[in-house]
Amino acid sequence: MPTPYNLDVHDDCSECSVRHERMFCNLDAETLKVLDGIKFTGMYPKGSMLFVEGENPRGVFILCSGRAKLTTSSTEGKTLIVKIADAGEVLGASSTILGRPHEVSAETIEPSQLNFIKREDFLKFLSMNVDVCIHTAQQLSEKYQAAQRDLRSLGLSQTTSVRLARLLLEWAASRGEETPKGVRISLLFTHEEVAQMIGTTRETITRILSTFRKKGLIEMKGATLVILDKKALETLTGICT
Amino acid sequence: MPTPYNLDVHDDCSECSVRHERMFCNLDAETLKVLDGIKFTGMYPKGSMLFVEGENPRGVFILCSGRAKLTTSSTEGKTLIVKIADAGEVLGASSTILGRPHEVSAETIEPSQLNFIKREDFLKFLSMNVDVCIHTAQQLSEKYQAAQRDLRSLGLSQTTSVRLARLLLEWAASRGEETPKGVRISLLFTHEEVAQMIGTTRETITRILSTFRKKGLIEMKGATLVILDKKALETLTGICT
DNA sequence: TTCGTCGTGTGATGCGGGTCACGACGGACC
DNA sequence: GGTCCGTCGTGACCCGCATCACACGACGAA
Repeated sequence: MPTPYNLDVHDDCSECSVRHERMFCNLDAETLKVLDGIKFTGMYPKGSMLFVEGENPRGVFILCSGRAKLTTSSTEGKTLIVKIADAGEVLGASSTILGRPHEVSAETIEPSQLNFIKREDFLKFLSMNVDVCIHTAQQLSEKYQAAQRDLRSLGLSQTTSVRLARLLLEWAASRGEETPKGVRISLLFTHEEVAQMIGTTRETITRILSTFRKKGLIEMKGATLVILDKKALETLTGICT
Repeated sequence: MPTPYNLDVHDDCSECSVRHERMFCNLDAETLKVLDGIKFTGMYPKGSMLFVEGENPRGVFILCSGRAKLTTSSTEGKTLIVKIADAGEVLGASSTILGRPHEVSAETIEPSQLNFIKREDFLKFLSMNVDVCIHTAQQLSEKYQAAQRDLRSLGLSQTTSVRLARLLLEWAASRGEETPKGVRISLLFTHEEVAQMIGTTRETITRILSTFRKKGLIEMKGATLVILDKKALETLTGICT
């Protein structure tokens, strides 16, 4: 059945087919019912701002389907993409728990279904049920570790090429397709956005991709990119950890 | 009474005088008793490695007194200091919760008292008591937000001077002393360590501090540093957020 | 068609800061 | 005293990449 954004809307969490793969939503029937009671389900078009850096948290968003980008910006207008959130993630949890302003902004980059839970309801929900609380702690742990990896990558890797190589390999691992020639991934972002992910400029991305192509490491055609020489990219990054 | 490291050892958490200021340990009497039952208290000299990057988590450490640095290193031996942990913080929680290898190493930089809790005991402790779980979630949220701030600082601020200025201001805010001339802070770290905190080299730190001094922004005498012109430093960092 | 606009490719230029190299100072230890 | 070692200070060099500037193709709107 067609919906405003051509996506299935799940009104009932217990009927959510992908729930079990997801850390936060994977709860027992009874708890899910409570969740259903306090959540507000909504479909959001691409480009919706869920919350903005510096704003006081109104509550948390659960990303049921679609994707969102978490960004932070400097006064001069430079933007850093901190993370691309996939379905199943909880957004704004840390700020909501602490009652402190958001450190990042969140914006959908695809039409997305989101469940919103008001701050008081969320905090009550947490304190009511240990399971929920543990799932939240797990979510937070994951985000924290991911942030540490990014810090590491930003702070330690000397050159930008290394960071780009790392990013490509990450993508290849998470959503790459094996082909006889190598792993194929579809570039879902513009060079500008890629630049913002690893803290550099658009031109540099273009240039580095060119050199990768010239060296025979990758192949590009439109929005698809094939990693021809994965080994070489890996040695570039310094391999370990 | 003198102890091996000239510090008071608190064997009993319920007698801990600073407990109330601390997020994790601030629990009711009954829960504290359980905590007392599963914890292993120990005094650690300066330089003790609590855990190492890549190692599988054995459990969590609660830093009762003293300080520890969390670091991550590249293959070429370059080190990044991710965080300086103060008394009251829980170390290794995220890895322990997820059961994944540590992303960072932890090393005491002062003689410290630590409570160790084995992984199974910690997980049981979490699932037994919502309060514990919520405190843990708060700790994780704090760490996550701090990591995001660092990411922001590393990824967005163009020059190293800015990052150093930011670090100095941070120190001034957290443990600076007001004096008629300006805020005085004691440099507890070598230039080398400061460099590792903001992802640069020792020489650069020396140089930037020199230029700050020449510009009349700061004054240095041995290990103490006085911020003469806080405003100027702030405008340097770009002020906002 | 002819404009915009947006994403991409590339050249020229200049500066920040990483790297190496060496000297000075101070504390620990004999 | 002298010798080591860890930390700090500085100069010289040079490469990476940010910045600016412009050209080209694709696509949508008028």
